[in-house]
Amino acid sequence: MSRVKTTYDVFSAIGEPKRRVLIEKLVLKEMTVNELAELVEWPQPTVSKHLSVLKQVGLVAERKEGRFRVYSIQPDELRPIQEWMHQFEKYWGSTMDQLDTYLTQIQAKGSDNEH
Amino acid sequence: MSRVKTTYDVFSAIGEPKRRVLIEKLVLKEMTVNELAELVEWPQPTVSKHLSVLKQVGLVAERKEGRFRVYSIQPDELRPIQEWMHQFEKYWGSTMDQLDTYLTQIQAKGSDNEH
DNA sequence: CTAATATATTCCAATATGGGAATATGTCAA
DNA sequence: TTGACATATTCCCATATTGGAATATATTAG
Repeated sequence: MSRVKTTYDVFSAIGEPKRRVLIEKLVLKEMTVNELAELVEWPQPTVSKHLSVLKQVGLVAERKEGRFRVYSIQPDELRPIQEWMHQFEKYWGSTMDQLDTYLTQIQAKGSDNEH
Repeated sequence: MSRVKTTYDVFSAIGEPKRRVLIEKLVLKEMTVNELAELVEWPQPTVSKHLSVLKQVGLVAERKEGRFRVYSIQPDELRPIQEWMHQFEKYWGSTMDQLDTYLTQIQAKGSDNEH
């Protein structure tokens, strides 16, 4: 057998660095294929091919808009990764990050979860 | 060119499902190659090869103990993934998970972070 | 030293990939 | 309809990977 397909998994799909770059861009704002291609400075077919993989695993959605195709991120599909990472949290003390989100959380929700 | 090497990255390394399984086992307890092989029921060379990749990206450490080699997880190396995931947190409301860790955190640390 | 055990390495074949270049497809505008 | 633009697809090649089988290496026990 050979390596697992890149479309096997969200994990496999983001194994490719370029695909992570595309995701990082799409998190900021949904974009057209050519907008992406110009932004990252890769040939358009390269972008299209990588987007195709991301689409297949559900990490991005495609919306037709005239002759354009607008790609947007589908954050829920990254949940499996977040959940997988969960098993390591016990090793990481309370970090700045966690403290940070905690603080913004209680700010947002009020202090009704104090007991 | 071809696909990026599996040892290029932590991301690439965990793109392979079997390597994630090994990691999941080693999180529970450090283990010998044969212990792992029996646990997951794969041939020993398969386990050794995958461990080799994980070792190269630093995700596991190897300790010689007599004629055994004990493998253990190196959680810090997974930080890049956690940090990469951070950019999506804005999409996920405060989940049960986050609330959970928050609660166990303050239980562990006392309530000295209340102001 | 020798046998036995634990683990790594090598060789092989099948396979999927990613880049580049060229081209096909689709859609709007005039 | 025709041309221009946006995007996808195909073809080809070089490459790395995975599993399996066999074998090599290392270390301990006797």
